[in-house]
Amino acid sequence: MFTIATWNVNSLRVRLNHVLEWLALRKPDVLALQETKVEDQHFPEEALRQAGYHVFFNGQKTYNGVALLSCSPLHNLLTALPNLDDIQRRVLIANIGNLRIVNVYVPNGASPDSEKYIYKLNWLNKLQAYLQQELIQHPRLIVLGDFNIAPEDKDVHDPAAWEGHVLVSPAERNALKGILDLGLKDSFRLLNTEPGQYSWWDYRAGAFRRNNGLRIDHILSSSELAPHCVRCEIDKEIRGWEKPSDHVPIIASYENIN
DNA sequence: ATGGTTGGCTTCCAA
Repeated sequence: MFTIATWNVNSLRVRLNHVLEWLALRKPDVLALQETKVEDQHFPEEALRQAGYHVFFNGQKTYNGVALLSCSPLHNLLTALPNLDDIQRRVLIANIGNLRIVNVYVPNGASPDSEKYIYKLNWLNKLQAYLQQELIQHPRLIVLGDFNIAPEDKDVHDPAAWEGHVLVSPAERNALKGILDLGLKDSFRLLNTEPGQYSWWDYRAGAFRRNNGLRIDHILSSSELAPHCVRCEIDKEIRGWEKPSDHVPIIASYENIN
């Protein structure tokens, strides 16, 4: 069994103990982190190595930042989409075993009338183009991370209140659909059909207590891998830990892929 | 209820 997870930690330095505790609890083979918000020279490499993980990271000051933790070595590393000139550190790509792993922190988009929204849609367009090429060479592909898009109304606690907002707008959903249409499957939805399953809750207004959340973090499995995905779970209880990230981990398990 | 909270190196911005 191979297990892989994604988690937007909203500052790795603040959340390091949560990450170490969670790794000890769930023992995933791979963990993809987003919003590490730490420059590479300050990355807590040693603590994660001692926990048994190879580390690969791509950070910047204050914003963004991604990392890959893996029990087995990482190879053929990339720290950006090759088709997008972007100073923001949002991507890590690696081979792990016979898999190709793409860790993404998709731009938030701020609001549909903003420059950041245009940047988000362009970013997603470039990601789709890259993945289309990547699937030719690497049919055993997993794309995971914070997509900042709720695919359907059932992934939103109050679709009427959210209509037209960033994270749920038709253009964003269409951009995600373009990526899914490459043959990448939403692993959570392969195995769970119920609404009300979220991966992010706003820190404000008691959102978690009211389960006012969105499902915006995803693990996409290529057509070749999807039939092997036997579990995909949202680790909701972590949101109840002391000083939690606003996102929780999603963990997927695959069998017979060696 | 256009509110509210968290993280960063800030005197506000991003989420």
